[in-house]
Amino acid sequence: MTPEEAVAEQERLRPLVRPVADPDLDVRYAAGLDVGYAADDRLAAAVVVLDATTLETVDTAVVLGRAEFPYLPGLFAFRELPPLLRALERLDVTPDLLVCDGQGLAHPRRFGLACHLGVVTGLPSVGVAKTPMGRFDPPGPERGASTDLVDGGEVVGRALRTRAGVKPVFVSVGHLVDLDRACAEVLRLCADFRLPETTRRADALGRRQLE
DNA sequence: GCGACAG
DNA sequence: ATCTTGTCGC
Repeated sequence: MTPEEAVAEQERLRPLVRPVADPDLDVRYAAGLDVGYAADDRLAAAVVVLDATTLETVDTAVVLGRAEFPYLPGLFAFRELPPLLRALERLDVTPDLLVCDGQGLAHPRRFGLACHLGVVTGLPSVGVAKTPMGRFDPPGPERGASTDLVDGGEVVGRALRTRAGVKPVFVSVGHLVDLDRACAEVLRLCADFRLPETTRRADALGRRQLE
């Protein structure tokens, strides 16, 4: 697939994104997804499903593979989505929410990894990125404080302080949730660290597989 | 035209 | 992404 074809694919799928609250959404199980890379082209796609209340790990899956698409800003999903989908297929517990390592609507074409994963799986999803795709004013220093993440004149997400006095994370909607709910769920998944437990455990799992 | 550009 | 992870202090 060429970068041009990848962009066309994003434009084709973008109308399917539903950035709205599902009134019946009950997040009992939240999945963290992450891909780790070795020095060569090997990668490990990891998914960890947590009980969203107790933060206990209830299921995990890892897939080893090779990078088939280069990292290109705006086309990140075409590198990580294929192995992540393979890992998701190996789960026994179906998650109620996918917590992705990257952007959702906070993307040049409003179709980041979290949107893409949500649409192709049909599952609610949110993006939690470590760096912003847009502008923001620093949120207050207390845990839970947030400000708008703005790009191209629109609010595409939120800078969310998950730990007092620590750099915020950047939350944007993926699919089948609204921004308020997305932030509330992310905050709930952040226990003692800046990043949600979902992401941290998936990252650790993928990294171990590459040793 | 130039710089910036998730992981 | 990867380089050890996260925290504390100037």
